[in-house]
Amino acid sequence: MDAAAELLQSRSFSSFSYQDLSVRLGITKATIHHHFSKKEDLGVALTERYLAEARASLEAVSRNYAKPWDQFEGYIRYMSEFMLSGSKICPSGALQTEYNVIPETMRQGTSRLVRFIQNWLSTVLSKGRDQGVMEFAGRPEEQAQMIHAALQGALQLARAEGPEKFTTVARQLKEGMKP
Amino acid sequence: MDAAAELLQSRSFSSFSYQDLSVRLGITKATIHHHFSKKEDLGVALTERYLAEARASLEAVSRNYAKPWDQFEGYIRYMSEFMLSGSKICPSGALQTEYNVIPETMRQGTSRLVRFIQNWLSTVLSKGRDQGVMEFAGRPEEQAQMIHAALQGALQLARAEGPEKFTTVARQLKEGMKP
DNA sequence: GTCTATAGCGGGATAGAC
DNA sequence: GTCTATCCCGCTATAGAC
Repeated sequence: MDAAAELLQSRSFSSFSYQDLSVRLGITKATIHHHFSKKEDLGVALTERYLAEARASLEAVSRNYAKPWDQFEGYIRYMSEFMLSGSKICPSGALQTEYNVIPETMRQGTSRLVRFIQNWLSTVLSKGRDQGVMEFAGRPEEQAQMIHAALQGALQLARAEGPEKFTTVARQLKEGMKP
Repeated sequence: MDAAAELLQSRSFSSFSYQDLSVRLGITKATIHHHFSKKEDLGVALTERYLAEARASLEAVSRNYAKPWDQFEGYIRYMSEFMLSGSKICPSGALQTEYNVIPETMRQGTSRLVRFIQNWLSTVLSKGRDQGVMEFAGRPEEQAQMIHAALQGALQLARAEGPEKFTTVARQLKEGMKP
């Protein structure tokens, strides 16, 4: 699963094969089919794993930091870690880009992932605005959508144009919300 | 080229084949190979076409509208048209996501495209701020990067979650720059 | 759980006739 | 410029032994 997640985010779901995995893991394709008989099964397992990881990472942020700004920084760190561990992009971006070529079951997993992240982020923003430390127009859910779209795009941009582009986008978002 | 551009943006470069094209066009694979002997050649031609289109669209916006805000709206329209004509995503996003699996020549075309769009946008933002009608932190180039990343991500989000998500992101970006 | 072997398909690409 | 025919490869997936 580690290897598959890495390949999905650095290449794409349809661009990695059981053969790629078998080489990395030193086992045969048939063995992988024994665990995930169809590639779709592996894909669905990956979306569930991505959701569990996001939940774990972001709920840890909620627990360890009380201030909305620190939690927001935690979210940015969650996203930037994809980039720092090998110019990967975020799972939601990778899967949405392939939306028209993945099976329906994976689409549903993708939606759940995106909705979880945006929900989590929107509660952070809501709290930040209530406390008067963040400023933005519209509803928190809407701002959360914008921010996640921006960082998802920034990870892709960073892959082509260098990691500092991600940092720039993150900074612009933060500066834009300072009261 | 029309058919290929459509497939690249609705599926992805590696997910469409000469066979897909041959069916749509009613010609054989061999005929396509006569015009683009390697798929890479077709890919490079597509990146050049995307750049030419972006240039044409955005320079028309510059000519037809004088106010920075109207030009900014023109850019949003340029992006939204991808979505409205069949839930496509923007070429720069599609190509950056596949960055690790496309040939070097296509990577260069991708970079040129992204840089052109961000340059154009950054002159609009610069003028808007000079005239006191737009407000944002940082340099115009940096804000342009953030905005393009956001709309690129929004097109992908829209494909999975519905076109109104794009509209929401665009509105948040606009509201966030009102003085 | 892991292997060898193989089926069956679709991919990119080429040769050569018209 | 377009075709038929074909090559070779890598892909997903399965059968069956160990």
